[in-house]
Amino acid sequence: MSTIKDVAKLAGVSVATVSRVVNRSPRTSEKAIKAVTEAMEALSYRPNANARALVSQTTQTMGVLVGDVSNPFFGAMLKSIDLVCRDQGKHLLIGNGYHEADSEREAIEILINSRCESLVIHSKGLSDEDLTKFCKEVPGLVVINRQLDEVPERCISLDNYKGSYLATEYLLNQGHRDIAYICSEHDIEDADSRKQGYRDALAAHGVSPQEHTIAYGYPDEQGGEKAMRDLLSRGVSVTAVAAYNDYMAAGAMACLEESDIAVPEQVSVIGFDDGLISRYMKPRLTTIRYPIQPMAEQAARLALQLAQGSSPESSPHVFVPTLVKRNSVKPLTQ
Amino acid sequence: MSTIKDVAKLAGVSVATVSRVVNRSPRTSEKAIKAVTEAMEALSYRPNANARALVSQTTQTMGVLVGDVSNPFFGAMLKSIDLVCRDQGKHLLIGNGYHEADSEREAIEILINSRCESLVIHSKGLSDEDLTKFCKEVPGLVVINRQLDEVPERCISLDNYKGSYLATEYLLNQGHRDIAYICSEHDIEDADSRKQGYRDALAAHGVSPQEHTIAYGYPDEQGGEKAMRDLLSRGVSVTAVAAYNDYMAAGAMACLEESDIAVPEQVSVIGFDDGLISRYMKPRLTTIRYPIQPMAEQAARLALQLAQGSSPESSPHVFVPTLVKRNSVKPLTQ
DNA sequence: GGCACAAAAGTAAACGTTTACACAGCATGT
DNA sequence: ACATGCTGTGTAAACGTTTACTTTTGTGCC
Repeated sequence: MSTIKDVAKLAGVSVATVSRVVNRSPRTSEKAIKAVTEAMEALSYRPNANARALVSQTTQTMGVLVGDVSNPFFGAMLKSIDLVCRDQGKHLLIGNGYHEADSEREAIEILINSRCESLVIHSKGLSDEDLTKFCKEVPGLVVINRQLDEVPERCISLDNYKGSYLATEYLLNQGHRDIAYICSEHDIEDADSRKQGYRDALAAHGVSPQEHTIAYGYPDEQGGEKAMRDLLSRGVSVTAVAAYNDYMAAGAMACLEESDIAVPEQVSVIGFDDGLISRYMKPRLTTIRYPIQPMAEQAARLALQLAQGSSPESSPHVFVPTLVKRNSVKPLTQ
Repeated sequence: MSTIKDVAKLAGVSVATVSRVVNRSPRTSEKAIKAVTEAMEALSYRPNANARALVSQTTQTMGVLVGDVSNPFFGAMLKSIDLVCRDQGKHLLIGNGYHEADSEREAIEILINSRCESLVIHSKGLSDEDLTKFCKEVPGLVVINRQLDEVPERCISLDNYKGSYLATEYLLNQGHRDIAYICSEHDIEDADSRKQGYRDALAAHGVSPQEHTIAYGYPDEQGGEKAMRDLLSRGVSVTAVAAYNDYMAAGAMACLEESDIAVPEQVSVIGFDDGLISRYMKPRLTTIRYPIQPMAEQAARLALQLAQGSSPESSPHVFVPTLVKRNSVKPLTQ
């Protein structure tokens, strides 16, 4: 692969001139531009981004850590981020953490070593302490989907508690009283908050939450199916189910269908996230909208501002979820 | 951000020694290791990947161009690639092309400039000529989802023709004769091949394909809905529909549902891709499986082998699609 | 023609690493 | 006492750019 020196030699000029032509410096003659352009073409010269980054001390790159690119939730997040980056002439280095502490740490370190000046981090595995340390180390780092008490101005998060409260309250307002909750078995903050939102909404409406109406599973379709089966086999009688996320809701619905229990006629189901699949399920899933796109956009902007040292415009850091009414919940009639 | 020199000074050794400790060279004393490790810790030193890449002439990075990260199809592709990369200690630089020639070219150039030694490219916008040129320029570049006549050994692709032939043949075998086709309006090879597969299957079964049973739309749900509406308004009587992809099939089903036409009782529908949503639709979508995961895995391996100059193991470059029977197709009875 | 000044081009240092080579210290064998 | 070999460390060049500074070239004016 040819270098700037090769181009300079072929064009009969110095490397400085080549550099100036490449970077469209105004101090260059037509003649030089022509000679250099032709030489670059002939050698198919590609300026080495690493060398450039080294000397100019900037990479124009945003690093992003996601859980798993194959999950459409992260796909939507990445797209929002990419849109603001492309608008600002930045590009993206992406790491997968697979929700596992060591992978996440390693991925973040790669992003830092690559000198991404801005970072958007979605971590479920690392501790608050670790994340806070990273925040303090790199100024352009923003955490999405987590709330760190020490550095709230670096976090973009969702009020999970409220979302779950909303979901449960909606079921209550539809007349339901026997409401089960399908929870993620992961020991992370958002799972806790969502469960607590469910409990508190119940309590606020005079229904005392009971432990045996809560079932656990891995936060995917299989996990939802398993949790629903658990619930059914415990013999708890239930007219509605709230789930940790849409996938678990889909699993629960599959399980109910297998057991010849009609949704929503016999049992109502409500999800969480409003992900891609919620629109394609039948009945279409009533759920809680997780506004990941505006959140990701905001996180990206914030990271960019922090990275360039400009004081970030004040804007919401905690987003509020909203109810999306579709067809999987029915009022309780009797 | 501190450099290797800072660490060397604090540890009271030379930069060479620091480098050797960082890279776990065997020629280092316990004493040096300890001093350097402590200094690194104290300064929270991060080796600059750009400087490293520059001198060592390798970045350990694979570049990937996808159409749009938010599409689960590309999510699945990226995940497969990431899995083989992480296994080989490489990481990923990702570009979005949004199916647009200029964006694709720009994204590929960024990947090359960043000195990714291996590349997996999914392009719909660029011409065969452009792609072939890129292939010749960088040895570790592999094109997925396209067939380039000049460099077939660099392409991993699917037999689209066969897939569509298979789909249509299945409908024919179920007794259908009036079969419409919903086609992508994009002027790209795979759309053509799929349409031709449909036509040829029809012809092979003595049904002469007619232009007015083919409708066009953007390859998403709205496009499918529009195409189906076109078909209906043309008054063509049809008992089955084959679609360019699952999203268009979903759109078609939505349109049929609105028109009180039962799927699959009155009209059968078959998709293409076997994407995430096909499993969640009701009736669950009969479709053609696009084995993107093994394809992406293979592409990544091939790119890695080509990049390191080892002769690539011979393995399939053209994958064959298969039929996935679910519930959206019914035999024609009468 | 000579001069001042502007424009264009060149020279070389710097960015943060790796690594070939050189060298010091030390144990070993004669 | 001295050559030998081994271990650990240091020195300095190299990677491919950008850019401050310097030098050359060109232009207009008296």
